[in-house]
Amino acid sequence: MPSATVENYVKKILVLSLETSEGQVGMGEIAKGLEVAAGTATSMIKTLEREKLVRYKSRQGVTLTAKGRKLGMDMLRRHRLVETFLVETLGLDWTEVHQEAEELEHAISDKVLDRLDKFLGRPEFDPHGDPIPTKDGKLAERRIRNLLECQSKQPCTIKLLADQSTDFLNFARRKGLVPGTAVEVTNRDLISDAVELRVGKGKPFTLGSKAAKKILVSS
Amino acid sequence: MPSATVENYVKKILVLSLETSEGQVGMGEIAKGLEVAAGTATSMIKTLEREKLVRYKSRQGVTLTAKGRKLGMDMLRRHRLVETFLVETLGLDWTEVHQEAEELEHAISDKVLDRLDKFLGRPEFDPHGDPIPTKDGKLAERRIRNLLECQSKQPCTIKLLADQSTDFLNFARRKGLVPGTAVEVTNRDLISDAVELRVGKGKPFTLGSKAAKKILVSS
DNA sequence: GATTTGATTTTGATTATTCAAAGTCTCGTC
DNA sequence: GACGAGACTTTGAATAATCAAAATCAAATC
Repeated sequence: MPSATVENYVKKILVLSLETSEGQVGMGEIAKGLEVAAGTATSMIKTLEREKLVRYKSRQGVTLTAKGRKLGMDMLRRHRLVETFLVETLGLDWTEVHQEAEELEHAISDKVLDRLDKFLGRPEFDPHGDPIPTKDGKLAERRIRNLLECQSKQPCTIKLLADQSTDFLNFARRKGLVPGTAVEVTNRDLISDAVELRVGKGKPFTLGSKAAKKILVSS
Repeated sequence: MPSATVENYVKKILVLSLETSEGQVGMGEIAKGLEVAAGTATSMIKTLEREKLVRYKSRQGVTLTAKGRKLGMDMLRRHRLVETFLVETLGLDWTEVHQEAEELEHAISDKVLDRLDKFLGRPEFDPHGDPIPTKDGKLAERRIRNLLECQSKQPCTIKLLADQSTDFLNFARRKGLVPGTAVEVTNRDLISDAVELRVGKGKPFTLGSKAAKKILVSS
């Protein structure tokens, strides 16, 4: 059994590698992402390599092996299912479930996870709008654009917010910009660097491009 | 924050001390209960003592301090609430939830625990019939068992039904198995997975283990 | 080509938990 | 009161994960 620490490293490497094209992740990113000293990450990566979870080129970076990707996807699945449970069933706020899930994901057995999945109705997306990997490690495609890229007059649904800071999340909630909500870009003015949009059937308002870029939607 | 290991030691000491009158627990019991070498228990107990969780007399035994008792009750509460959730909500079998809860109890935050408690309807007993400590560390006195755990020929009284589904309640009422009724287990056959019992002065009949374990009694 | 900078790796130490095996104590028996 | 058995404690060592600080390397700059 991999330790919780190993699971965390692998999950972090997976998430970071999904953000790059080649799938290679630098030591620095890992250390920063997990809030450990640089040397700690280096030595830990070597044990991951011994376990055949990653390939490691000194001073270049790390890529996941098939085994590592499988474990990473499994952890991501756990994490996102637990978050879904915490929000949907226990009614916690979606802005605060990340830390909770961070602990619980390591403690839950496959059996309980599967029951939980069933209980929740096999959800495909978590409360942040991120796709939940399937049991065999496949991550749903997300044809997702940000609000700046949207055609105007096209109805779409908020899928996720690309900034998890409390400030931004609070702002988004105040405006009703939460995952699942239907929105429509009513006007696009690329010169003034802003979009005008309507949330549900409410009154249209204007959003700066910086914020608009962080709000990801699907149509 | 106490580590999961510390929590396990304290919980074990609490449970063992509840079974004795003086509340003092020997080193051997602890080591055996936690499946560690004797020396390990001794050295761990010393760190618990440093944390003021236990009082320790060399070669005599260990008693919990108020602080230790509080922590122990908290862990017992976590454990039993999680077990209740696993059985009631996710439908796991009560014979298999102990191990699951053993992990989860350390990973769950106070906040999530409280939501879970509320979600479950603030239950007083876990699926084994053991009382769930209250938030302020009080343990109900009644020792309640289910019919499967009952000695045969021992008269007892139905205290509560651990399954509130309409189907089960209807079944129970049809059989006269309602709280307050006197029953007696006339025969126990663990191999055939059933118990034979008599309600009041009626004719004995056989009850499957699944139903029997949902009927909680006190003697 | 030499130098500086920043990232990465190595080194040496620390903490928590564990074990096996050797040492010590206590208690009942003679 | 001595003895032996069994319980308990001590000792020395191992593992996993971490840090700080020193050493090393790669790439950009001069």
